Amino acid sequence: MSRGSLPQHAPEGRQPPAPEGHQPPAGQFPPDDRPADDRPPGDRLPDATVSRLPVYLRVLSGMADRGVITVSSDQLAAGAGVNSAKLRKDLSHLGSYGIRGVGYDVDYLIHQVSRALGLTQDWPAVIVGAGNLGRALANYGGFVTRGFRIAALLDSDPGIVGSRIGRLTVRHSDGLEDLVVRHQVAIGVIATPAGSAQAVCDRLVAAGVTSILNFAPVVLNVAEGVDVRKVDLSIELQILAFHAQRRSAERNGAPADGELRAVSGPAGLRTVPKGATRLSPAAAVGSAAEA
Amino acid sequence: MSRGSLPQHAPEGRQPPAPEGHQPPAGQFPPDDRPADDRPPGDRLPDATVSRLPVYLRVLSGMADRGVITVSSDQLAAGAGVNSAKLRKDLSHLGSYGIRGVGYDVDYLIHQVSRALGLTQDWPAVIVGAGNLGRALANYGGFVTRGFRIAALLDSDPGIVGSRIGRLTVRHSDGLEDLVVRHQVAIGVIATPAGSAQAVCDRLVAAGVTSILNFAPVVLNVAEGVDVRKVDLSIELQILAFHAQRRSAERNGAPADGELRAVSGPAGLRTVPKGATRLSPAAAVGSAAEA
DNA sequence: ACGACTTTGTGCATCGGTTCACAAAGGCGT
DNA sequence: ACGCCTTTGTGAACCGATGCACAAAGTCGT
Repeated sequence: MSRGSLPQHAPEGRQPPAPEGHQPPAGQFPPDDRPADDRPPGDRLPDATVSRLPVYLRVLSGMADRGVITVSSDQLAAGAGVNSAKLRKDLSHLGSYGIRGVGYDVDYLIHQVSRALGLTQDWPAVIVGAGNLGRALANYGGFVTRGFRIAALLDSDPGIVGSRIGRLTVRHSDGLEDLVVRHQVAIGVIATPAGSAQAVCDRLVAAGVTSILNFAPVVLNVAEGVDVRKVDLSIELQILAFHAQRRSAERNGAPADGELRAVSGPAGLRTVPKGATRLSPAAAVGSAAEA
Repeated sequence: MSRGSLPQHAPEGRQPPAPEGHQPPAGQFPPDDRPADDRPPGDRLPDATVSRLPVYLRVLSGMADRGVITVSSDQLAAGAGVNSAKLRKDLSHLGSYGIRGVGYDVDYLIHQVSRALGLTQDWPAVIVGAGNLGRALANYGGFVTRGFRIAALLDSDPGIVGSRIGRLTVRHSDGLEDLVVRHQVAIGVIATPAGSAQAVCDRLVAAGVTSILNFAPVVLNVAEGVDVRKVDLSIELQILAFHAQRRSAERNGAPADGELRAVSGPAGLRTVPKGATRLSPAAAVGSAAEA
C-alpha cells in the first residue's frame, strides 16, 4: 500500500451517461433507493466527528478533482491525517456508505458528508470589519466554494466604505440589521478590532443571527442558543510556544528547571507584559517587596 | 454576588505578612524565594489545559490593566467563559498559587501562566505569504505583545517584495533558510495559498523550524517531532453550518428529514424508498443505473 | 462456482477531560 | 482569640473520544 499515489479503481470504467462532471456534490451516483436506516434519525453526530468532517470533505474534493473514483478508509485517513479506525467510525455515524472490500465512492461520499454538514443549502454570511483580516476573508476562496455566500462586507470607517474587495463593495455597518433580515443572514463573521467585537456581536444577535465566527481576541458573551466559534491567532501561537518550550527543555536534558533559569533573574520578572499599562495602583506593593 | 463588578481591594498598603510570607508560593508573590515544589517537575500539563491558559492570560491582562489586584476563580472563570472548577483544576496543574478565602493575585498569576506557556522568553517567528492574510497577521497587535517577534515577512511575488507593512519590509522568500538560521526562528507561520503551503512547510522544517502555524487549507505532512497547528476558516464555518442546520431542523419540529426538504432542489435526489440493497456494485463505478 | 483476499463497521477496553461536591485553608469581623 | 465565612484544591464519578482487533460482507481471480 503505497501512500504516495492514490489508486484509481476502474479508471476506464466511465459509465456512458454522466454528461455532467464529477465535481458537483449534488451528483447522482446511486440514484436508487434508500433503506430506512439510511440516515440515523435520532443519532446526533459527536462533536469530535463534526469537527473532522470538513477535513474529510476537503481531501475528498481533491481526490474527485484528480479523478479518483473510489477510496478506502486507509487512504482517506492518510490524506486527512487521522487514524483509519477513527475515520470509519466517523463515517459510520452518517450511515453505512461504504462497500466492504472496496471502499467508498468518492462522489457519493462527498455528497453525504456535505449533506450531513448542512452544506447542501445556502448559507448567507456577513463579514463585519473590512480591515486586512476582513479583506482576507472576503477574498478567501474556500468561503464561496461550499454553500457559503457573502451577503455583505461591512465597516464603520467612512474612509473604507465604498471601496471594492473582489466582487464586493464595502458597506457601512449601520445597515447591519436591515441586511441581516433582508438576506436571511444566518452567519456573522466578526473581523473587527477587539474593542468593537462585543457590540457588533450584540447587534448581530439582536438582528437574528445565531451563528457567529469571531476573529477578535475577546471572549464574547452571548445569550443561550447562539453558537459562537472563535479563531484566535494569538492563542494558537501561545500553544505552539508551550510545546516548543517543552521540547527545548527536554532536549536540554534538564527538564526539571531548564526554563526556570530563564526567569530566575529577579529583574526578569516583569518582562512579559507590555510594560506600560501593566501597573496597578497597588501592584507596587508586590513589586516593591522586591525592589 | 454581582458578576459585573470586580472587587478591588483597597490600594492602601497593608499586607503585614512578612516578606517571605508563608512558605507556600502565593502569599505575596515574592519574586525572590521559591519553594522546591513551586513547579510540579514531572507533571505535564494536559493539552486541554494548555489550550485554555492563553484565554486566562488574556482575561487576566485585561483585569490588570483595569487595576484589579485579586481575582477569585469564579470571576476569572466567568470572564473566560469556563466552569470555575475547570479553571481551578487548570491552575492547580501549574502549582498552588491561590489564597484560600481570597483568590489569586492577578499580577502573580499572569507571571505564572506566562512562564508555564513559555512566554517569558522571546520567540522569533517568520510569516510566509504577504497577501491579505499575511498582512493582517503582521499588523495583528497580539502578535508582538507577548513574547512573539516577527523576524520577517516573506513573499515570493517580486511585485510585493519591498513593500512595507507596518514596521516590516516584505522580503523575498528565497532568503527563508538563511533568515531562519540567523534569527534562530522557531515558529513559522504559513499564510500562502494552498498550493505552496507544503513546499514552504518543507523548507521551514529543513531549515530547522519545529513549530508551524498553518493558515492554508491543506493538511501538511511533516516529520516526527514537528508541531503543526492549523487555523482553518472554512472548517470553522462548516462546523457552524452544521449546528445552524441542526438547530433549524429542531425548530421545525421535523428532525427526521426537515432539512431534506430544503435540499430537494437538485432533481429530487433520493426519494425512492424502494427496498433493495443500497448502491449496487456497478453503481459504485458509474451511475447509469437509474436515469 | 468457490475460496482467498480486501475492507468495512463495530464491540470493547482504555484514556483523558469535565463536573460535582466537599474538606482543608485561610482571611476577617467581633 | 475565636468562630464564621469565603474560596481553593482535589477525590471520585461520569462522559465522550480513541484505537485495537475482529467478524461480517463483499470483490476478484481462477
